[in-house]
Amino acid sequence: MEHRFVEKATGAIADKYRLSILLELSDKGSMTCTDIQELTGLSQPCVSHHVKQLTESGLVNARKEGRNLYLSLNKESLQQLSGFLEKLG
Amino acid sequence: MEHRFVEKATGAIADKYRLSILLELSDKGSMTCTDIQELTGLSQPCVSHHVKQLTESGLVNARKEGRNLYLSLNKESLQQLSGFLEKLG
DNA sequence: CGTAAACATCCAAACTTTTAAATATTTGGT
DNA sequence: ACCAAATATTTAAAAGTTTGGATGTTTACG
Repeated sequence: MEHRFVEKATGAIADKYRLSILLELSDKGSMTCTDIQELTGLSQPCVSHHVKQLTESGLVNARKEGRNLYLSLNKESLQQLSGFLEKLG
Repeated sequence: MEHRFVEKATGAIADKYRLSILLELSDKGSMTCTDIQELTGLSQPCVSHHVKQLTESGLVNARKEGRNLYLSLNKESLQQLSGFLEKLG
């Protein structure tokens, strides 16, 4: 297990807005940046920034379709992180 | 599950020094702040600060014995966090 | 082509975290 | 009582994060 991945992924989760995005993605399956803007009430550039952190962490997948960016959970990496923590404790 | 706990706990893990402390605790079972100073090469106040974050996150238990502070993993909270992530993905 | 919608990038302000020097506290040994 | 060891606290600097305004890019639609 890459410790850098653990560091990045936990860092990506450790924010109330990003956590709420992850929860919503878990619930809904997929969302666009505009959906996230509505969900969080944050400005568009700020949403863009959080989305970047989430995708760069590897926890979230992004698929561009026309003008929209569809986000979804990367379930494998979430399972990887979960497994790491389970073994840790 | 408390989202504040998830936020705090992931934030506590998201640092290379704190992650290495957690790994070492997982391996060795228990350590003092002096051990951590040797492990990380950080200054004593800095270690004290990181230890505080880890204990306040709930991921690490601290037991004072004489002049020493013995740290150990809080396995239950690690399992809780792991379970949260597993359900998320 | 012109316009608007969706997202990205750049920038700077506000805020938070990380770090260590100095100092304080608590405890154990002599 | 004295001294040293282990940790905590205070303080301040450096570095990093978060935020939104302004602006840029890409794509859809009439």
